[in-house]
Amino acid sequence: MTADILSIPRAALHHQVTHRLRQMLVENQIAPGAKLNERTLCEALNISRTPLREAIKALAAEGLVALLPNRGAVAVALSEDDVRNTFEVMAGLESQSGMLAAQRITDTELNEIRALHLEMMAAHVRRDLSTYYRLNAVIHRAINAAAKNPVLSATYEQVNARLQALRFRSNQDEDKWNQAMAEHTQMIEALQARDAPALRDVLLKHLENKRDVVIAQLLAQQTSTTPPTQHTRKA
Amino acid sequence: MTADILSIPRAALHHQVTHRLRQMLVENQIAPGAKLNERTLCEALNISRTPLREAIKALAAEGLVALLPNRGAVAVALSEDDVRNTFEVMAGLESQSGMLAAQRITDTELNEIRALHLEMMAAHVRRDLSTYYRLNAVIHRAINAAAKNPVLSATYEQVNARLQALRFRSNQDEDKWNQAMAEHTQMIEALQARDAPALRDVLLKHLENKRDVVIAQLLAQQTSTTPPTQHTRKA
DNA sequence: TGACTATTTTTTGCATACAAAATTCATTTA
DNA sequence: TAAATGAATTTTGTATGCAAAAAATAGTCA
Repeated sequence: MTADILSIPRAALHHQVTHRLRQMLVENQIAPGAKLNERTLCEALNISRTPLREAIKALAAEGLVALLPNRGAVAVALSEDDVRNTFEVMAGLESQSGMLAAQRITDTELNEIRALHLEMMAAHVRRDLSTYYRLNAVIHRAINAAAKNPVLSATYEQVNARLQALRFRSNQDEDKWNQAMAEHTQMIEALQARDAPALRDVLLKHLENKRDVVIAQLLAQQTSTTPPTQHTRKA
Repeated sequence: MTADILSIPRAALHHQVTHRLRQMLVENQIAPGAKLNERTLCEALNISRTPLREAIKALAAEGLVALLPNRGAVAVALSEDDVRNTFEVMAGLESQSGMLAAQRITDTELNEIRALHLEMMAAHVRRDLSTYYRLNAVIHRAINAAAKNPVLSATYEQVNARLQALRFRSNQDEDKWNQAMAEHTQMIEALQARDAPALRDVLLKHLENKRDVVIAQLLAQQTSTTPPTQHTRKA
């Protein structure tokens, strides 16, 4: 038998395209509400329409794009109610994830999270928002991983992705930021104590604050973009 | 302006196919692990490969099929761990849904659920398993709807669909069935009292029992299908 | 016989072709 | 001017074609 692990079979085109488009959507390179023109995207990604359309169907199932009959796809634009509803789903997933993580986290995992937490504190002190955001995401993903449930993690990521496009990288309100840091410290404490209800509660509180920030930014974005009076659109 | 709401534009082919395939998967007409042959399905559904492949990609994003590189798609076959993990996700969604439903249910909605509950009791007394299952699903969907969160309902349905294929229509264990009925009665009581934690708790208990039944059936199915020792013994 | 290899056949993945629907745009008309 | 009409164009939805990979089959040789 010859060595056969030397060629890494590059992922299928539709997978690459799905990944790339998802990235463009959550990073807001494709704005909410924007149309996904097949011709344009095909030329930009240098592929044919078949894998592109397959990717779009997958992203529609993930809730990142909406399909309009005979009119293609658009990046989903969440209303305020959509955002509130989505955060309620996140709350259910986050509390479950937190409860399980507190019960199942290993000392090694906890140590790594503590280290990341200290790094994030440094970023906070430096007012290095970019690093802060990155470490914040890494920490939340690490807590999720500690729950040892890949199905839960995947569901969490999928629902969370829909909100990512709304997370504008605007400067945080000083008080809100301090508050978030305090909550993160409480998370570490709850994890160390393996106190599942405590971790759940602080995660939920943290999520509520994040929701309020997202909604405030969403409303600010809307009023600055659309005229005050909204003329009716025909069906 | 001409009247333009007279023609109901029949859903796109790929939507129809997605719906039909999803149905075949959750109803176990396509068995877990079974290969989805494109040619066969195209002939069976009388369509070309393009909408079929788009549907398969959507179902893969929903977690109902798995894509094998250069080898097409198979209906997902959940391991025992997969089932446990999926039920943990369901627990997070169900408790959130229950909490919200208890807070938001209207008298009208509650009355309808009480009526359905009585019908289900009748099916139980008659040992009419088919009607029982149908009403059971309707009731759970109604409780979900009372939470007034379409995003939560959709997420719940999507995760639940992965488990549906495992719900074999075998005769219920008598004690388990009585137990399930008792839990349903408790749900009604909790809903009437608008007691959110109580509803959450009984829903979680109900879900645990369902999980145990599903896992027992999964293991029974596995041992009856595959020999205990894996090596071939044809002499 | 049984394991290995070469060859055919099937199946998948992507590109392209074609038809229908929607959009655009120029033109007409009040 | 503004609305309305109707081609021309674009865009989407589906079918088909083609190449590469996988699977099945046949053949070879120990």
